[in-house]
Amino acid sequence: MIDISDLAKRSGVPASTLRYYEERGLIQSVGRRGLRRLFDEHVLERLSLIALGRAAGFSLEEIGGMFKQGQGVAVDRDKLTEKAEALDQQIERLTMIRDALRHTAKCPAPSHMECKNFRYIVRAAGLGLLPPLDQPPKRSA
Amino acid sequence: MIDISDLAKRSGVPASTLRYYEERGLIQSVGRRGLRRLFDEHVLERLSLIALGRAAGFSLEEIGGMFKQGQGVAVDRDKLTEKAEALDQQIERLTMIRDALRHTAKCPAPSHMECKNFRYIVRAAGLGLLPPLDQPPKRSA
DNA sequence: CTGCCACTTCAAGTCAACTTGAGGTCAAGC
DNA sequence: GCTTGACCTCAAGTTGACTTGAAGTGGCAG
Repeated sequence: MIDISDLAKRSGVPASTLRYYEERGLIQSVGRRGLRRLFDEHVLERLSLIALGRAAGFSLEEIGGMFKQGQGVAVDRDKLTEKAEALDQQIERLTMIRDALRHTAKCPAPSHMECKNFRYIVRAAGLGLLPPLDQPPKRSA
Repeated sequence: MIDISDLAKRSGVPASTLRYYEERGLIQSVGRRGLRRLFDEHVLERLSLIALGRAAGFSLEEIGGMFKQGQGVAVDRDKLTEKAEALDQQIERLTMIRDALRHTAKCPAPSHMECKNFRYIVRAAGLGLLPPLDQPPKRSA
């Protein structure tokens, strides 16, 4: 039974964020002392998982969907695996983009558009131009 | 000399975004017919580079910083290389995070915090808990 | 018992990257 | 010459993840 400032200190997550996470249903307090929230130490683990998800670029909503119905620290393992696969794809994509950057940095073509390699990479990286930029970017670290 | 709607069609980037990019100094029109902007075809290449940068997770401001002072299509190659290296790190990080997700999905420990492996991975991935979450996330695809 | 102050709620602000809307302009087709 | 409608500008709205601020409350040290 720790209070919000302890939790903030121990987790590095600001109290305001902890309240916000509770409001969003990502963590829960186990009771109150007066009007002050009391948390179980398990939320520290939950916060690790949340940080993991955020770092992986998932939204709070998506992360919320990974926890089994409100209780405990259990996560939906299938969803986690799914997310890991999504990350595989993102990594692959970023790898192509990195290669495109490196190529762009060293390719001597006066106009990159004249470089087949550039056009190929850009296309392979799945950036539109001509196919429009779908894939609205989401946050990641 | 193409007008904004042609450019929008050819690039897949909405006209409103093109105006916004011009305002932000990421692209420029070469003149006006009446009050309508006229663009050079080179902006198509510039837009590819912008899309590339956005996909790599860089802000418009950062991307703006990659172009040599306003003119042409030239990019600052050093900055590009720098960004490629930043991407290398991000890829490495995401790889660890992906591994952490996969581990979390299959690790049978009742509480992940009791699993050394989990604690190690989370720590290695550079998510705070105890070291606080610095690295304010930025956008990427 | 009293007062402090960390906690509370709720509303509003912030930031990035756009989009939307209102109101205005003007090149071109008839 | 007039209408049309795509384009213009500028201000305001949107979304996600928070932060900040004002105003209120109540546990606990003295």
